[in-house]
Amino acid sequence: MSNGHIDPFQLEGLFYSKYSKIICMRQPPENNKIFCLVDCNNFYASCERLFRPELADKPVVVLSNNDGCIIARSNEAKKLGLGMGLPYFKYESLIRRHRVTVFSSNYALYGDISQRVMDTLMQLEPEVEIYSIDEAFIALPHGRHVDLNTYAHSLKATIDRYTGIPVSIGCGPTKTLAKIAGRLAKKDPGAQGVFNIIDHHDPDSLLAGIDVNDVWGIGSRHAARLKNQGIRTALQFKNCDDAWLKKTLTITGLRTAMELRSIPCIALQETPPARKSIATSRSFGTPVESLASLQEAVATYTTQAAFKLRNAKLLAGVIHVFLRTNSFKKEQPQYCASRTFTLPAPTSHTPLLIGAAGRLLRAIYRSGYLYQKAGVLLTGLTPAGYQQMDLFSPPDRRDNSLMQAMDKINSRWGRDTIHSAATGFDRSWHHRQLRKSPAYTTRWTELPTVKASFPQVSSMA
DNA sequence: TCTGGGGTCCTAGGACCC
DNA sequence: TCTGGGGTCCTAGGACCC
Repeated sequence: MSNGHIDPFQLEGLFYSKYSKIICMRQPPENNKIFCLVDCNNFYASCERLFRPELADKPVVVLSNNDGCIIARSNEAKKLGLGMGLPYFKYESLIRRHRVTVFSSNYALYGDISQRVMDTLMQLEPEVEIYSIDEAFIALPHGRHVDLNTYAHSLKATIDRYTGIPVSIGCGPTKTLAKIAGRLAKKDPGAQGVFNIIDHHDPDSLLAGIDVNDVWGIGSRHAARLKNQGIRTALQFKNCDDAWLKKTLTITGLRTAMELRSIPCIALQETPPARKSIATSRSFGTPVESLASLQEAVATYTTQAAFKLRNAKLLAGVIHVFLRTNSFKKEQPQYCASRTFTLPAPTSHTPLLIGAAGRLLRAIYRSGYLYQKAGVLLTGLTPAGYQQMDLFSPPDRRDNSLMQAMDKINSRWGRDTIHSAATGFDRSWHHRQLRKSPAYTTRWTELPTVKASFPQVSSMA
């Protein structure tokens, strides 16, 4: 092989036996598909604008939980230099000066709008992978659309018409190249939201213009290591030696390089794999010192995690609890700890889980610290229908009727209508959410009101 | 005053088994 | 002098994603 590259089709067997991992898809090239990435533009900001049309060309930002960081920006806000993940409080004056509209995150709204976008896509295309709340991959057989660009533009227009959400579409021979095409669709003003890297006359020249950090799968740590070695662009990364890549960035890094060489290694996942963990954690609105407050918070997070568990029809076999002080406050004493407990039998019973979480918390709690965050992680998940019984203890006769009744009440009358006393009533630790928009599409009481006035009609037939 | 949350995968190393 | 080989499972840590 030239350049020290490993031919994936030739050596796949070797990799398979040596590492027990498949590094590329075993597909004859003629069966290869075209991958398209459909990516909602500035998704959270676009969702907020749907119901505030007067903000269409104004700067908008959306904040993370606890109103901590900026996690979505409209193009106008990006131009002001408001970067992704920046702490809000440091930019408050800039935001006020430029009259940027600020929203706390409203996940009920974004989740519902996302569902509409994905439903639209799935009505139009048979092979869809919902990759995240604002992105989906679709796979198209070669030759299905004579003019891929025209097709992608019409797809974009349809999603816009059905949902009001603007999207960008990138097409490539692999998912990684489709991601790069999607990036070019956004950055290149001539692209008008669609970029097809397959028919480009010189794809390498495009890769030469892409920072290695902007390649899907290369994060800041790996990028720094690569740049230390003089590898700065996607093209240089693509041409790296395979053995070195595998050693330095593990099998995932090698896969990414293969994908840049148009060799598909990452398959379309139409059915999402079973979940392996369910977590709920939050930063506190103000630092928390007392065990009592922490117990309320942890009981509340456990309640939410258990609800997610039942919704997914799963049981948890293991529960983890963690807490930590604010690592940004270097001058304060720091402490962080976590502990795990394997439950006697998998369960989704909230009181049982709250009890276990409370014991774990008491075991790791140390007084004299200002805690900033705590959380609960449920793992060892199994389907609710297949519970493994304990040989030595009698079967758990607790039925699910209590949990079912609570879930029913809370879904009918709103979350938290009925809850365990352990979650408390005061909740001084509760996180901030000062600028949240209404749940326009998911709560009857928060439906938007439309006022229309009709011009006087003088004569009607 | 104020810095998110929820996931996944890979690897190395230790414990343990026969 | 000299102490196996092959395997699984679990965990922690590090990296990535949106």
